[in-house]
Amino acid sequence: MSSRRTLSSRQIAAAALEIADREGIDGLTMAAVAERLGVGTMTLYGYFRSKDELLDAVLDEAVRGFRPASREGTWRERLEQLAHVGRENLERHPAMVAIRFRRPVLRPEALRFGEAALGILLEAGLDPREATQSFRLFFTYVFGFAGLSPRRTEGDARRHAAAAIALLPPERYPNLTAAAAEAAAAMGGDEQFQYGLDRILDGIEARLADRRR
Amino acid sequence: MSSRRTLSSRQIAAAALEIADREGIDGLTMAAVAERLGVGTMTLYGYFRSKDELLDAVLDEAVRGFRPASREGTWRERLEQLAHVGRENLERHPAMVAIRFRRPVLRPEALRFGEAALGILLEAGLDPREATQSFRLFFTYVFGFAGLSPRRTEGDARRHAAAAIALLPPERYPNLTAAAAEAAAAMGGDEQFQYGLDRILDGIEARLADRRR
DNA sequence: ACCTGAACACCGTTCAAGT
DNA sequence: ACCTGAACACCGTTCAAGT
Repeated sequence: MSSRRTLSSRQIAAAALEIADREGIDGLTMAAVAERLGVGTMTLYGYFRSKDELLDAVLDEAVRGFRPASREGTWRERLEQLAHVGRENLERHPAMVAIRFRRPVLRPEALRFGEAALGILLEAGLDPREATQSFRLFFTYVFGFAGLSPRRTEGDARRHAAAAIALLPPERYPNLTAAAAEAAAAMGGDEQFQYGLDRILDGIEARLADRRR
Repeated sequence: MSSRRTLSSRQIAAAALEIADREGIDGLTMAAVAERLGVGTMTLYGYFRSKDELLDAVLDEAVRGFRPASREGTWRERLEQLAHVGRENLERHPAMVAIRFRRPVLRPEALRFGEAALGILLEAGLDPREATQSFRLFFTYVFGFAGLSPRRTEGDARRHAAAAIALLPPERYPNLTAAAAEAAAAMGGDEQFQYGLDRILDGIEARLADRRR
């Protein structure tokens, strides 16, 4: 938990995060972390009761490096900026996404993102109920996009997708085969992220206008 | 591939799907599938070259049971219905979601969902580029929601979340602590799904109105 | 007090041996 | 031709033994 000799929990978590980000969540094994630190595998169990506890520390470590969003501008500008900052953070630490899809994350530091988004939506004029619901939509989009888009390392994911779509029988898949290039392009990237974000923000804005009436 | 004696690829895939849906993706092991079928583990390798190939067959098997969406109504009614049908299908086969978040799915049968959504958006009046972009937003929401909501079996996920939020220091988390109950409620469920879907459909509708002008 | 090898119960998969 | 046990290289983790 606290003062041991050669290592610290933080050091171990940082090493584990680096491995997970680089090799993927499946590459994050206790043996790999130990080897990277030059200690025996079992040494790690002096700092964490289990791998699951280490994963919690990995999340904390990832969140620690998160850039905060600015606090200037309209609710829409701020929420848009928070989305981009959130996505950048997740791209720098893809391990976070993989862990989140395995179980909910309730660590205090990781909840700062939710706290910020919720604050913006409340200030925009939504009641607590709708603000949390809109936050959840926002969160689902940012994390869902990160989890469902090809990773940056998989540069040929689009080519694979385009090829698979091109092989479909056009009579059963007229729309997909006709728009194969567009469909492959829309698998990820800045422009696609922005397009979906714009539609969501438009939808929330329409809701705010509705409520004001 | 084809005619063997006691088993068939379909049978194995069906057994694997059942295990994955019931025990989660981590419970889907070659040994577990073989045991369920009453054969030796290595027998499965006569039908599938690897576990990954079996997972593809599991996806096909899951999609086979999908209910199709109706083809009546406005683009908005049809897209809304497709979202609900998609979500119901994913809830019946949570294994699909887990597999999809590990790798893109390009199996023909699984692409019927995309083909249908794309067709609706094109008929609504979006050009191919925006139709694929809007489809991607739609897809991200439906799959993201399924992947990020607590599974139906985890009935106490909300209580856990509410408890964790209640423990946050209110001075640093004023919004979350004040709306703890709402935030926990918004983690999943029909109403939350509908709320986010409504905002997205509103956003697409606003875009269509914009383009018409 | 801190570290760690041996051992165990699991994984997916190769390979050779069964029928 | 089809099936499968033994074996291998991995997992996380317990436990007892090292310093």
